[in-house]
Amino acid sequence: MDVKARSSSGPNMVSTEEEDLKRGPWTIEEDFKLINYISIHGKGRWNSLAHSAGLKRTGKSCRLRWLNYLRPDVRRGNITLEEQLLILQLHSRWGNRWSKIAQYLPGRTDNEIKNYWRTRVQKHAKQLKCDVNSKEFKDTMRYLWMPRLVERIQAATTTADTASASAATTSNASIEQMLLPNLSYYTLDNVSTAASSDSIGTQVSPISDSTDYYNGVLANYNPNQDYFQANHESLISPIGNYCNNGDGMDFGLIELNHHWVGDGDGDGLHNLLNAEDFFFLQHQFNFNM
DNA sequence: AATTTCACCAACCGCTATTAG
DNA sequence: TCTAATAGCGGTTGGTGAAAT
Repeated sequence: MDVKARSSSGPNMVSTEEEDLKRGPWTIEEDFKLINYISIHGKGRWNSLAHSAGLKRTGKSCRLRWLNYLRPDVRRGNITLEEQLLILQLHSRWGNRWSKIAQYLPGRTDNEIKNYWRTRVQKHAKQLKCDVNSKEFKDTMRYLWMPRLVERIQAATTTADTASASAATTSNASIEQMLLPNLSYYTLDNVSTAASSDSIGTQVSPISDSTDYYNGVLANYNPNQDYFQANHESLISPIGNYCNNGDGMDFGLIELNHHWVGDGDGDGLHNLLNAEDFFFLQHQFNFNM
């Protein structure tokens, strides 16, 4: 567990009529108390738990610390490509419903996803001088970033294939299980309706929509050809064809077969856009603003 | 080397929904 | 049924380390 050493001196104490409550960063001692108490007694009402565990914290603070950091199934580390894709897709469906999105990313907390969105995705919207909730930005994600993530995921899988056939089999299976229901989002049927739909609020079987996946744009994907050229007729947005002339964004102009711009750690949306793309998008948005 | 800016993320706040009495 | 307590959610803030100047 990555519990950074923190000073336990000089706590921020909040005076109340009943007791002094501590705020701010948790100390190792507090973490240990909370973990220890829950491991023995289990979870209960957080306020009474905080008191019983000897923590001068609100129940609310204890709950948050447990859920976001201490519970054993919390997954830490960089957001993977697959997780990035899921976040983009699910956010396009549900918006800022972080806890709902987090349900589909095991081990990730709503807070972590929210932070990812705000620091990575919103940053790019800002760079493009557009609102993160604007249709232009959403379409950029849907028709440019998401397909590119898929490309990278598949490229990584291909690499894994050559490196280790057996390992790749496992990798493919896990990626497909995670992405199949979500990649179906690219199909035309879903594109037009998914944005406002909340119909999948009930849990969807991870592999229930595999037909959509294989019938969709991704089924036609070939890493050796221009994705958008290959799928011009399929890439019709809810308001028009983005690959034709007109007011829409002509992603068909973008040369796709070039290197990614990024820091090479495979993390962050900036890896998905190269310099030409970025210039192009900025140009588009500046004109459309 | 010192300072400033940026990026990240843990934690808090305010609000709403749910539950218990 | 009503009310208070609690849980949960989404938005925001502040601290910290890294990178840039």
